[in-house]
Amino acid sequence: MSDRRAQILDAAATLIAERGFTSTSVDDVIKQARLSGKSHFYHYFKSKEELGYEVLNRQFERFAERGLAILREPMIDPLERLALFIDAVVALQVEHGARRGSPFGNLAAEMADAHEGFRVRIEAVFERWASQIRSLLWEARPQLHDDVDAVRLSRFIIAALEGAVLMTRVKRDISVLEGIAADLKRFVAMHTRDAAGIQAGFPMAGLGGRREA
Amino acid sequence: MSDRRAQILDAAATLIAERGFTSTSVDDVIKQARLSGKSHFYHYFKSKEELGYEVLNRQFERFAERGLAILREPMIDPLERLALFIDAVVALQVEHGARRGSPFGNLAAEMADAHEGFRVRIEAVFERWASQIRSLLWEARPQLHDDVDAVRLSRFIIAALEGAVLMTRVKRDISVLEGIAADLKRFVAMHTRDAAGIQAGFPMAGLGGRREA
DNA sequence: TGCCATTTGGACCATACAGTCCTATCTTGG
DNA sequence: CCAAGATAGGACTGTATGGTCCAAATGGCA
Repeated sequence: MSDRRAQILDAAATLIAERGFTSTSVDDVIKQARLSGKSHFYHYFKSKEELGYEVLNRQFERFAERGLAILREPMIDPLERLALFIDAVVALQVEHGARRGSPFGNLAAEMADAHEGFRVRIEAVFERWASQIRSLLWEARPQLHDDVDAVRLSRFIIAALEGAVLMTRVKRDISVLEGIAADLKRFVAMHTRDAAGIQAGFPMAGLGGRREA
Repeated sequence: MSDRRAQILDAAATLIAERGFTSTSVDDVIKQARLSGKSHFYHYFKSKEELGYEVLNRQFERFAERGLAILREPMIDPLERLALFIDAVVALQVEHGARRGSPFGNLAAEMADAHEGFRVRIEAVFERWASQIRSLLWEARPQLHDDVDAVRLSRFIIAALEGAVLMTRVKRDISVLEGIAADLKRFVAMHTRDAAGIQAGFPMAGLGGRREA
């Protein structure tokens, strides 16, 4: 990929993270990337939509390298890796002063109902993310209780993190995310064999719960 | 409040839920509400921004009546109420075929960084929501473990629900939300006294966790 | 040298948008 | 019945937007 292309993609990624896709104009991107004009931009991208798709791709690749990679570290215990990954999500938000939030969550909220092309691509992103967690959970299965549902647990983790990042952004307070991250770790720990006997006898105190795991 | 005003607010609420605030034009609202023209609209609202604020207010009032009210039902056990509330959130999404998502979460993702006026109002919404859950948790305190942090737990519940609703919208699959809702109930149950002995000895299996509750 | 991708610069278009202004009718309660 | 608010209809402004088209210059590489 040419330098220019990457430069445009980076500029667009920043702007979209800050303002959203709709509120980022092609002219804004041109300015941010210091291009000479529209023709220069359209030499590299056939439309704003295509730019959006590629930005999303790039964001996911970056996230796969910087975040998801932790989930695959071969020398670390899988559940430990999961904890480190959660810490990494927190660290990423700290980097931007609890602003911007998640590029995937933001785009999802903005485009999911309005633009099918984006919707399916964001769905794919979450699916690849979930799949990484599922693999890890599979690896950790000797430590996990038998009836752990990896599909559900992976979704829960992602949802909790996305929700936490959003609330953190609204409150502009990183400690919101930190608290939820800690609680999320406890929730995962709840699924480990050590606590198995406990779980088995869980009374669901007034929560009307049969266990549907 | 005049009928017309309410009618405009409802029309706008629908459109904003479907497309977001930025992508909803005043003309769209006028059309949806069957007004005669711009002057008619501006007779009731001084700007699009003001309309947005009032829509947010109205959405929260509706949510307070239809959802949050459950948290206050005096004749039902508090933790049972919490479970019913979570069910109500699921039911609300079912109603719209897993589309639209949360009006608060959507607006948050769209506006939090870009528009301080909206940010503080959304923050207030989440705060009022959290405060309702905190009250409930306070009521339930005889059933809860001593070191339950109501502030943190209430935030966790909201974050998990908001994240779940978002993922559900992206996947267009209500079962995502259903699974997370069930898991969330289990997480809450984890904080009850019945399971207290268990919790005390929680080993945090490989999750590097001291308990910071 | 000559080709091709890159870069520059700008004109141009159709559409959309928030918001203003003006005028002329209704409708209704005092 | 009359004033005041509600409704109707439209013209208009200034700005932004995604996208197209064209012409010319620059650069490296075969």
